Amino acid sequence: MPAVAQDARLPQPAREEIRIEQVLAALGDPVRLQYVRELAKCADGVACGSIPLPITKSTRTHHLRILREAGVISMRVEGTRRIAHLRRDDLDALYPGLLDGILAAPH
Amino acid sequence: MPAVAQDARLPQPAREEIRIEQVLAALGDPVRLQYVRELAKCADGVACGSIPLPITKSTRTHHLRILREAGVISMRVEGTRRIAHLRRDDLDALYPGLLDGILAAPH
DNA sequence: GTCGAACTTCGATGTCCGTCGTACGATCGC
DNA sequence: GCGATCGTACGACGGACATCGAAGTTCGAC
Repeated sequence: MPAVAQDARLPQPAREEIRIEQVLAALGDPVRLQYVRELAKCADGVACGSIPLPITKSTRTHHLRILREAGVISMRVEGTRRIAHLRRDDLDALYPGLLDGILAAPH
Repeated sequence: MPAVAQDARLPQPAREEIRIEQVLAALGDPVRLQYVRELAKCADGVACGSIPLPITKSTRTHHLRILREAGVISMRVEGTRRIAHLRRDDLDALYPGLLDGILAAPH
């Protein structure tokens, strides 16, 4: 086997498929907003499990799926882990200022 | 009675009380987002009932209340009507770029 | 004063969603 | 192979929410 076997990206909407209502609904949940804030810190992506939040694994899977299907984050499979990555370029292109405005909020 | 009897503003959070999660949750609903888009067109405010949407009056009251309590809009009583007004200055000050980013979305 | 228009309030209903536990699957290291 | 770790899938449950209809209130016009 090659050293790097998988570059598998989990299914996600293309940039032109992203809908603003879905994005806002995804960001409307406190838990998911917290994930986005953490992901915004590390532009290179973060292992999903390494973000400490008081929820179980299945709940985390649920929230990350919603963020991914809304087009807010992308996920890459790396061994047994999933690396999450904020789709800042896509969001900035579609809704310039939206992400920065949200991240400017006092947390 | 004086000619202008009421400047009554319905209760709403002060600028520093506005919470980003509530704002995003309020904007996450398609009906409410549509109201915001309409209100953004007329900076001077709009009579609530003059925005045509396929919902009943009580549902409209519900959505407008959520927008108001989240700090997205303000409402002024004028006779039997309520004039809604997008709180653009407050939102822009708190989350610069957020509103413009949202309104830039294709609708 | 009476009528109609504009909103609100209340109760009811159905649906969606956040949460969890358990079971299952995939991958890595030994 | 074996066990441990990481994540997903599924079913269930409780609370929140969007929606409505009907009744009530407030105001303006006639």
